[in-house]
Amino acid sequence: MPLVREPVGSAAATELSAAFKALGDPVRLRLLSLIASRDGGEACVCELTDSFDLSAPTISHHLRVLREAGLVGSERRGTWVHYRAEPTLLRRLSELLAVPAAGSVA
Amino acid sequence: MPLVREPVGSAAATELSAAFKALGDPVRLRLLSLIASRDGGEACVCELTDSFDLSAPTISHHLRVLREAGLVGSERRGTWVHYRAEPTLLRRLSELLAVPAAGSVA
DNA sequence: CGCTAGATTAGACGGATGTCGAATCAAGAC
DNA sequence: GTCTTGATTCGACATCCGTCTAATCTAGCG
Repeated sequence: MPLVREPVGSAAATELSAAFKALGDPVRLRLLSLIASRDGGEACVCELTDSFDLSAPTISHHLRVLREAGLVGSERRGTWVHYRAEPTLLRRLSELLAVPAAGSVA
Repeated sequence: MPLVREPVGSAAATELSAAFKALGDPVRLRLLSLIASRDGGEACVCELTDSFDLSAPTISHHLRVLREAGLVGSERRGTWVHYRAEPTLLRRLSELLAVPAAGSVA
């Protein structure tokens, strides 16, 4: 499973690189962290916008990219929309990049 | 350190997202995996080119992106250039994406 | 030296990306 | 219904990105 164990196949690379691509923007990385680090792993969009010097449409665009990459999910509750992190994909990416300790056995 | 523990700062996000951006292409992800999964963690460029249906300059371009992101290093030995993975940055990214188990204590 | 093989650089091209303002949609208050 | 607030969608713009061919550089061989 880790990248260092065996070569990532073409299909898997396409799928996984899409997730990394979504993480490849400082605003999106901070957005994901803001969402994931909150108690309950959820955040309202209104709480996220204030952390950036960007327009609301731009934040909305970045959240959509994160959602389409499968890194977050969203749910509307009344007036506000809440985003939550998806731990499954995060763990998968984390394992992919993991580097076994120098002397670790197979 | 993990993304879910506390919000990633602006400066750290800029630095880390640059690495994820480099991983955000299927060719580069496979290249890194091909390099890292080889015995000794090294690979010659000539061995990498054959795995793709791309021109040599394109492979060279992707290797440069990986190098400038700090994910690989390169060294010329005679006629051939060898690339090796950088485990330190890989581990840092892996830890960043790690999601503690549900019942884990702080 | 010239020649060949491996690798990078330079320049060009089409397509994707990040940002914005304006318009639109959704839900509630009055 | 109208108005207000939160959030998204639309359309535009400048910039960046992946790919190619052609040219260049590096190292060895004769």
